[in-house]
Amino acid sequence: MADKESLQFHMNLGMLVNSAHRAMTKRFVQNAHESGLDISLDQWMVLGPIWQRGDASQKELGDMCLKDKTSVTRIIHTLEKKNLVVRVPDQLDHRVNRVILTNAGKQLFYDVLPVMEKTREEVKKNIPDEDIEIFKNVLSSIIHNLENDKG
Amino acid sequence: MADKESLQFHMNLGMLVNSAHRAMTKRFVQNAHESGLDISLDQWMVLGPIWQRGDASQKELGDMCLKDKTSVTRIIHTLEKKNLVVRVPDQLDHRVNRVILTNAGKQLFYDVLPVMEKTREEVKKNIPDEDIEIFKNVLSSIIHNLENDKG
DNA sequence: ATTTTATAGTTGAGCCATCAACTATTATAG
DNA sequence: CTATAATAGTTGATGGCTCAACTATAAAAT
Repeated sequence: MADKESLQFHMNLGMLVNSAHRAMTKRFVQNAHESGLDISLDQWMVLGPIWQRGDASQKELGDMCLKDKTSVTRIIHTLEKKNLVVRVPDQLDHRVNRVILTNAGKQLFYDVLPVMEKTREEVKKNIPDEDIEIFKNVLSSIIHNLENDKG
Repeated sequence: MADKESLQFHMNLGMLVNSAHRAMTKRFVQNAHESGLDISLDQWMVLGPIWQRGDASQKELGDMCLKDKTSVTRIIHTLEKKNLVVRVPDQLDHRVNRVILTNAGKQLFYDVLPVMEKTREEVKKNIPDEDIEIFKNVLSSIIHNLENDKG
């Protein structure tokens, strides 16, 4: 009864978010691949802030990408294996690594920009801007509602 | 310029979906854990349709949960290891497995229902119903926009 | 100055997603 | 009836997320 309804609801909301998330990720990677670029969405999400800042600590990257430090460690590791990024120990605080883009990393960043743009348009197609705004607000609210993860 | 804006946008939209999804998943598992229940959100998502139908093939489960068949294979495998589920070969079509709940699986299902309800309320807190509706519509549109995955 | 606490990052284990390649079975085309 | 194609499910590789436990360094407390 109430059980079945709430089941339906949760399947809906959770599944919808889950499914949209996977579809977006998949499409981005596919589009990148069609352009001959080999990069995951998560790798891209990390690359952006490094490019914006010139360099960033892994902690800062985690904050900006809303990612766990363990995830950042491993993504940076992958990016480093691909020679897109280098870790440089911070001179002042020996606990932190500054992560900077290699030339290949910068090049990839610029190559991926149009892929991202294309994906963005595919995602937003036929959705009114006001709805996108509300959509983003709801997402922010959900994140805010669940924010005491660290507690 | 335009680059920076579109970067911002994509970081926003992609990251928001990504982040909300992870937060919801995490909260569900935490709530389950607090109730002494050991189950992941994906395992739960698969359990639901089996319960609803009495039994289901892995193909059907994949369709209902919007999951890849490989994911279903492995989730069922995990559920079977936990003795929550059993695979029974279909008598008519020897390609398919019918998956059914064990008594422990049924029990867990009922135990998890209130956890799901609690999580649902935490997620939706302070978000107007109309916004949730729009939110769900936008998610559906995005999924629809990207639907030619199989193509 | 020494103990305690906080912070940055790493590692291992368990779970899930995607891709590609594979087996076994059923359906369809000729 | 046989060759071909479609379907259900599995497996291995690679990438990412979470938790918990760990190292190393810096900051605060006494």
